[in-house]
Amino acid sequence: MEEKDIIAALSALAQDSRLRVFRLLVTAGSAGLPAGQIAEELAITPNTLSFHLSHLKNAGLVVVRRDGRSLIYSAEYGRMRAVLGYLTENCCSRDPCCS
Amino acid sequence: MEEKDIIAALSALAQDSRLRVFRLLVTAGSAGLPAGQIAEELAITPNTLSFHLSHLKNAGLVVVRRDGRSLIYSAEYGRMRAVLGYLTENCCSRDPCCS
DNA sequence: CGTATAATTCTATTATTCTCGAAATATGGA
DNA sequence: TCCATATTTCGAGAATAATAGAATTATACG
Repeated sequence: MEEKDIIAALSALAQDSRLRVFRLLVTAGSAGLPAGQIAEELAITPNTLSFHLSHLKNAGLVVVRRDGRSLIYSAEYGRMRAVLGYLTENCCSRDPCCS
Repeated sequence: MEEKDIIAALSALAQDSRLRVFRLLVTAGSAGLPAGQIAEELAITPNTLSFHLSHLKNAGLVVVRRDGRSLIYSAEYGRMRAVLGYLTENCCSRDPCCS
């Protein structure tokens, strides 16, 4: 995982709406949620949500599959773990810390 | 740690110069580094660096102390750990993951 | 095929962030 | 006190991000 991927993931999560979307998807588990339901639960207009989802998708933090007319988004836990791994390794000291 | 603090920390780190500054400070340990030396090592103009350092400071990720004419910045590991803790707890599934 | 539903892409507007030159503040030493 | 050093704050310009209305694509079903 390169630094630019880390920055992409961090900026994807460093925004109120997107962090809430991601947290919601985390609670939804691997079943995921259709875009419309995310929009409704979080009171975000569909086009704005779509903008945020594409950010999360580009950062590799969510994946999407189609089910009929719905697009189901779900959290990509592996990616998130990789980001946390990077931060733990590179941003958390060789002093007495973080283990 | 509240969500707005997490967002502050994430956006502080979600920027190339600031991530490099923070990583440099992490390697410097508790001794820290004076602003001028950070600017020199990373080839960032002093005023721009100051802008970035204040971001990191507002996010609680670095602290500063004065030593003569120099201001010594150092990484706040505890804060970083708290951020990682939050992300692990809230953004990392109750599925088989992240442990 | 025609219509309805689900979501995205397009376009424009506003807001925020980044960068850097210039000016200001704080400290130390002659 | 006067000057040099270290760093920050101010002010302005350029770049990037967020929001939402309108138009478009994709699927389902009568």
